[in-house]
Amino acid sequence: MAARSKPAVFTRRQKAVWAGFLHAHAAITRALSEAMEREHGLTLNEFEVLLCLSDEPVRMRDLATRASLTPSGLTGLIDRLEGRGILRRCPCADDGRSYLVELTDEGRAVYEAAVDGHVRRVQDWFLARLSAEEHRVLADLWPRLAAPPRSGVHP
Amino acid sequence: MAARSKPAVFTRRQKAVWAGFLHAHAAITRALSEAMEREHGLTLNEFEVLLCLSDEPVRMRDLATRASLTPSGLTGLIDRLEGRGILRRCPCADDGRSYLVELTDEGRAVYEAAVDGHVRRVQDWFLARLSAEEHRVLADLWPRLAAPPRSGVHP
DNA sequence: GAAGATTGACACCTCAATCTTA
DNA sequence: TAAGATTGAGGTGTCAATCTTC
Repeated sequence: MAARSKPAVFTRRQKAVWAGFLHAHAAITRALSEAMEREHGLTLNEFEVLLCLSDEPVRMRDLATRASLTPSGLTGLIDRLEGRGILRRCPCADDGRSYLVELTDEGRAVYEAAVDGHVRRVQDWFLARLSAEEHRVLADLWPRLAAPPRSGVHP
Repeated sequence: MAARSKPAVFTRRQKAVWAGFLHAHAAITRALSEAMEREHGLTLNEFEVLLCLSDEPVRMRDLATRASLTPSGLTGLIDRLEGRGILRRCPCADDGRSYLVELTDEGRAVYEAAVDGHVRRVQDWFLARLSAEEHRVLADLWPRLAAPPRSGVHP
């Protein structure tokens, strides 16, 4: 390949696409976080974990992935919620290294008290501001971005 | 309006739109942050501030808004970069309460060393994975989401 | 050795309160 | 009185190192 001579610059549209993504995410998560904290004393990450656990117990490792947290970040989060009686760790039957995390009855009550308002806010502040066609486009493109970049592209 | 009887639940598509948004943002910013930290010793927020300052000096208040930070968060960030000799505060001529922040020569060198790789990564890991039509759709919809939700919707 | 989980140290950010100037 | 900026306290997350189990 030739030398990397041309300086990389954003076009106006590229800047709108990228900066808009960052700003929209910051604005929405800040608003959701403020409401969740004020009404239920939960951070957004803590709520996401409760959401993951609402169907069935989940292993620590899978929780970390689904909540976009590092293993140690998740350990601290689970410590906090376990200390509040919202969930508990159970040794994993088929892997002695791992734990299953499950909601307590109190944790389920906390979750059920919080989920309705959260879903409505996501609908009002995000989903309802987009057209059906835009929903279709977004649902289609996100999976392409969630995949981590292949290593070696920028050595 | 009638009682809020129906529990709010996401449809499958809504979940794809919302969760995909969160996961894509987490994956991309994590990858960009790791590269920026490793190659140039800057956090993503620090780089965003340098980017804002690359054209002209900017007031603290405007920097906080453009970088999606609280005023005190920005104060700390500017303290760090000023301590490293990357930028400096200058009293604002037309408002004695405020400061203009500007890059030093060294700061400009740091910025110019970092911007090219950053732009290329955003292009490779984000923009290039989307079609021109998707670019158009995204650039059009982000402004609707960046506006903070009107208060009082969820009392 | 590799993977799951944890620990301790540390960095960054937010919040509430305060100071100064408009 | 409000707005810009800062301070100190506190919370949440990452990283590197470690322990245990596969």
